[in-house]
Amino acid sequence: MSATAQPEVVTRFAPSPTGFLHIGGARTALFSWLYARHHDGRFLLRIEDTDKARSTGAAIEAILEGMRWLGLDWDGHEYYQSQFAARHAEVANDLLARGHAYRCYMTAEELSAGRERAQAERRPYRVESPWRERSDGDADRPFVVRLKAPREGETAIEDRVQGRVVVQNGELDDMVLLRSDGSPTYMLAVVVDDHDMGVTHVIRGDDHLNNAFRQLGIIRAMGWPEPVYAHVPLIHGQDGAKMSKRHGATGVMDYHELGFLPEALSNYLLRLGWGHGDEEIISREDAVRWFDLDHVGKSPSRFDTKKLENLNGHYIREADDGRLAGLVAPRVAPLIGRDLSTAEIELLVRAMPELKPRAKTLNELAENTTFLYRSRPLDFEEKAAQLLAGEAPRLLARAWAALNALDEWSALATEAAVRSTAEVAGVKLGQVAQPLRAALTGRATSPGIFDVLALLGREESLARIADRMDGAE
RNA sequence: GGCCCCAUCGUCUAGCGGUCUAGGACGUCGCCCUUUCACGGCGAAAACACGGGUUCGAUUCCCGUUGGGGUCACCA
Repeated sequence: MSATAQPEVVTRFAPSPTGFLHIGGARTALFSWLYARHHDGRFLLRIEDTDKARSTGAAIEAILEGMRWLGLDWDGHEYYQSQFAARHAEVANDLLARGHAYRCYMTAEELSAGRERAQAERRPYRVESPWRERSDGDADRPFVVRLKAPREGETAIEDRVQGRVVVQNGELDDMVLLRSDGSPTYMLAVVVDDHDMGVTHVIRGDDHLNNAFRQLGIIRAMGWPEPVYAHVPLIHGQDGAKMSKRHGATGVMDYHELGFLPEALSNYLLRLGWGHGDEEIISREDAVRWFDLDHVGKSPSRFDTKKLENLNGHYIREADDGRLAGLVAPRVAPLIGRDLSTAEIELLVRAMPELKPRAKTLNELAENTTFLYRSRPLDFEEKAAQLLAGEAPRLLARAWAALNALDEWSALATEAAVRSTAEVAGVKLGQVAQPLRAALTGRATSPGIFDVLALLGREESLARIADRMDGAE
């Protein structure tokens, strides 16, 4: 270790396993990850499972899956908060012993009565326990351990994102540290774990800013070093309210399901609330190189699916054809009612250069490939059927004849044949090409028609055309 | 409601007292390319919430108003 070494940066992501990895959580995880990587520090993952009733193993798996999908690797093993209960109690008892906490014997009824009274008198509610100054409680009765928070003065936080934030201590109440069953609350657990894990920078959602003041109470009472705080603004839905279920897809894996690439979501999330000049397309490498807390915006930002789609389209175009085929094949299967064979996947790879510029999601891409795998007779969408009416069958017959006479079957060769067919028939290329597209794909839109011809191959192409041409001629 | 936070085009943002007739991106609308749809290229419309200060000078600093958001558990 060199003499000039800065203290190591340690960040963490601490989700509670009560559901999937939320899009907002994913972004704070991304920021924490980026900050640690930028500073050659460590990024830790801690599962906050102190609420045994709501935590599930499935949720833990879902969160880890989301993290892995986004490429947010954590250092070391993941920590489970519930395993540190004894340590949490130890800290609470230490606080108790040193007079920074007290046993509170207030009943649930007393608590709610106080709350209702405050409500009726229209004044802010704050727990005021008579036990704060008493120590003559009956140890046989249930009690909780509360922090004896300072009443005078104020507490300030120098937040790396929000700036200096000050709260009057009188606003803070004596929060519960240990529940009546002896289990630790979140407030106690986070602080103890962050300290024990050596976390130097607490980067989390803005909704925790108020908690930070309470947590500082514990930190100071214990005489521990205060972490650097960075409370990043929340992500809002289109209506400007905190993103939630009713905004539709809010889970990271929902976006996987919808056909988004992880690098697209990641790039999008990075740009939401953070910017680096005019840069829009940012690689992971550049993100690590450029990321800093100073440029994190202070206001919440709205989630814009259109921009995400645009980014996704970009990354799809950039993606390797083989990789895309691997991702798309499973999405094609349900559309055609069977799995793709090895040969068909190879065809998908070959078709990819023509297919990928035309899709914004993998699902759209899958949808656009089905013409390659459908069996005759094709079914035709409305617009395609229209293209096959009128003169089309007659023109198709002429095109068929020209194509059938070809020695070589390539995009170049078929193009020459179709062009001359149109010329000889005295019509514009489109008048032949459009019916051809409809006959070959069943759709009114598709990749370039000569590429379609080449991809489908001579036999299948001629057969599909024959199905729709005027046999009399 | 108390407390806390926020405020540049419809959206994401650049801007960190003069370089701003405010830049980029998405979206929207034109045009070009073109057998369709995309991709790509070119162009257009589009913002400093309002009112006071401070200053020679405010988008940038301060205060207020308005608007928006967050938070007020023996949940995390």
